[in-house]
Amino acid sequence: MPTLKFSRQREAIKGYLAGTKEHPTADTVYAELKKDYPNISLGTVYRNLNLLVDMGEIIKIPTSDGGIRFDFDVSDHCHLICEKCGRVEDISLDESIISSINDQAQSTYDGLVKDHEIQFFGLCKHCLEETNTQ
Amino acid sequence: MPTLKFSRQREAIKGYLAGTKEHPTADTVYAELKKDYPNISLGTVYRNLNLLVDMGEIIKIPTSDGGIRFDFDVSDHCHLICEKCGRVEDISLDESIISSINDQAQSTYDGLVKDHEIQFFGLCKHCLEETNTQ
DNA sequence: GTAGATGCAAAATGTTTGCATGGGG
DNA sequence: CCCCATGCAAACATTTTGCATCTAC
Repeated sequence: MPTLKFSRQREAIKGYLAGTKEHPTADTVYAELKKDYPNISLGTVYRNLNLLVDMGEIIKIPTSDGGIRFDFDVSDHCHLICEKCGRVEDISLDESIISSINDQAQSTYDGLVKDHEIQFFGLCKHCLEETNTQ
Repeated sequence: MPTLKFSRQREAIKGYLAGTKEHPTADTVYAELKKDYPNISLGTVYRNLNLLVDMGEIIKIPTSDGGIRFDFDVSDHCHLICEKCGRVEDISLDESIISSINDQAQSTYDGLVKDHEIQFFGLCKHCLEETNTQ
C-alpha cells in the first residue's frame, strides 16, 4: 500500500468529524467543508472518508434507508436513529451486556463471530417532546 | 390508501423470499424471478418489495456497504454478515438478552427507545473452513 | 523529480417515477 | 368499466473513477 501523504483536506475532514456529534453523511461533510475550502470536491471527500474508514480512524453507520453516515467516535457504542427526523444519536450500553453478546451469538453459530453492531430505533428527545405536546 | 389488488408478481416475490435463506438484494430477487417471469421489470420488484416492507410482511437489512437486503423472516432475530463473501446469515440470541437490551438503552437515553437491531460481523461457516485449510 | 492528492467531470450504481398499457375486481 | 399493477425508460441520488494538474516529500 502507498505511503500516506499529508493533505490539508483530509485534516479538515477529520477535524470536522471530531468536532461534531451529528454523524453526518458524505454530502453534509462536503457542504460543511465547502465553507472553508470552496474548491474542495465531492470526490475528494469520498476518497478521504473511505481512506479514514480503512485506516480505522472513523466508522461507517449504515442507516435503514440505505444511507451511510460517518462517526469519528470509534469506541464501542451504539446509535439510535430517530424515526421521525432521521437524526443519529449515541447510546451507551452496560459493558457486561456488550461483552457477552458475541459469546452468546457464537454459541449457536457454526461460523466465526468477530464483532457486532447494535442500532436502536425510536424518537430523539426533540421529536419525543414534539409528539407529547401535540 | 388504495386497496391492494392481487398480483401474480407480488405473490412470486413473496414466494421466492419465503423459500430462501439467502437474504437477497432487490437485484437478486429480480434475476431469480426473471427465470419464471421473463417480462418482469426491476421497477415492479422494487415497488413490491417496498410495499411488502410497508405492510410489515418482510424486513429490510441494511448492510455496512450501503446495500439493502430483504428477509421474509420478520421474527426477532439477528444477522451475521460474512466479511469475506458478503453472505448474510441468521443468528438467534437468548430471549433474556434481547428483551432487556431496550430497557438498558432507555435507562441512559432522554428520547424514546422503541426497537433495536443487532448485526454481527465475522466469517460464515464456508469462509471459516477455507481460512483454516489455507 | 516522483508519487500521492486534488478538482473536475464523466461514468457506474442503485433506486424511484411518469406514463401508456394490461389485468384483477 | 374502473382503478391498481405492470413494463419500460427516463430521471434521480449516491458513490466511484479517469485524467490532467498540483503539491508534499
